[in-house]
Amino acid sequence: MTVARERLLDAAVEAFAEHGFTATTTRDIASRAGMSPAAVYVHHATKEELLFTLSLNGHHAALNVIEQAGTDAPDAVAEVRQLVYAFSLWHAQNSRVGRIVQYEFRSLTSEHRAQIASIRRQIEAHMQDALKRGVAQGVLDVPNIADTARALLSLSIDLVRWFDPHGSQPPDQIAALHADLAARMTAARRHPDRF
Amino acid sequence: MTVARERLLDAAVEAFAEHGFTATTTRDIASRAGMSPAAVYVHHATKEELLFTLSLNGHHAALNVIEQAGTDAPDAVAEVRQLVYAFSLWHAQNSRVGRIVQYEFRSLTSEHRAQIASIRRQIEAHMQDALKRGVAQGVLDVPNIADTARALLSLSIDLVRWFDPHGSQPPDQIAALHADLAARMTAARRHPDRF
DNA sequence: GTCTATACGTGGATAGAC
DNA sequence: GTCTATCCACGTATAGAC
Repeated sequence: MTVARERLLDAAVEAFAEHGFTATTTRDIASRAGMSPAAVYVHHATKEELLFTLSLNGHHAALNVIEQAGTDAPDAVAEVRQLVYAFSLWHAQNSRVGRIVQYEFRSLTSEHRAQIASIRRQIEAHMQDALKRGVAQGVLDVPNIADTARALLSLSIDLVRWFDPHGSQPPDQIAALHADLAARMTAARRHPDRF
Repeated sequence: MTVARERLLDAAVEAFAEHGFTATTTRDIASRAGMSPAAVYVHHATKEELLFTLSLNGHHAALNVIEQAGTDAPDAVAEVRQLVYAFSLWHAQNSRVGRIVQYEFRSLTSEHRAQIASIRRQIEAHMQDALKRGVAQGVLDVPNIADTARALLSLSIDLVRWFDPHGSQPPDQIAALHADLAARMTAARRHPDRF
């Protein structure tokens, strides 16, 4: 509720994305938020708890994006396309948070890691379910559901490693390309013959 | 040549892969190599120089792998398949080094970063060239060469984020899947590869 | 080349005034 | 809730003996 608490979270996103969690000092975070080093601890118990808050928010947002996408798709091919489009778009539009979410996982305490891991499993399960539906419908050809789901998510996630938010490439363009590639990777070459 | 120097490099791979560069202490590296903290500095000037050596070796190895692959491919579809197979196989078999290579880039000095970046451009160019040849031959359908090349590399690179070297999944199995997906992503419709 | 000992800076977190 | 001042642990790197 306090404005200061959110200013500190924003400052932490900047700092963690720029230098990484371990290399970021609480003094740097405080300074970016225009506060003294001590003020950090009024609003957040530890530096790790700050990271956990960001990571939890980020994972919830990503899960929400993938759960909302594809609900009005006419068939499973369109659904896969929409899931990958939405997931890639989110990672391109939130590449700083995405980098923290993906790369600072091991800096969390084991309890916090376990909580985050559960959200990750929900994201993977959602993609797997879409593939399974498509295979059952006969419109997708996916020999290996689990690994292919992971490969589709990899495309989006790896965005945060190289995507430049200040660059000229529009997020929706790369999302559209990924959606096309996803459709080609999974679509059956033709619909099964009907007797 | 000295054995100690290589023992320290091996120890650094372990430590950096496990905790990340910043969170790794020189004491930890020395301890894993069975030496005193001071001994590190007999063989390596700084901790960053240790990272640079590992990163340079790793990038050279990855570049070499992709340059050797696909040389005897009968056509561009097979070449793309072989490039992705080899690149994914290497990342699965060297996931610890791969993690350092991919995630500790920003911990390098700007001079060292520039050297590494040049090798990365060569890797990207190699994949792009294969796609261009295939399009020219008419066996590949790739509307966006640069972004598609990056997507193909993403599949392999993102392996290091989740691949478990102690898990049960064989490296060649995930490499084969990635090769299949790469072929489906890029092959022209009228020249289907096996899938 | 390896050790023990240590200098020296830095960083997470706290104390206590306002 | 914010500040200044500070504690204290830790980490990189070096000194100097063997």
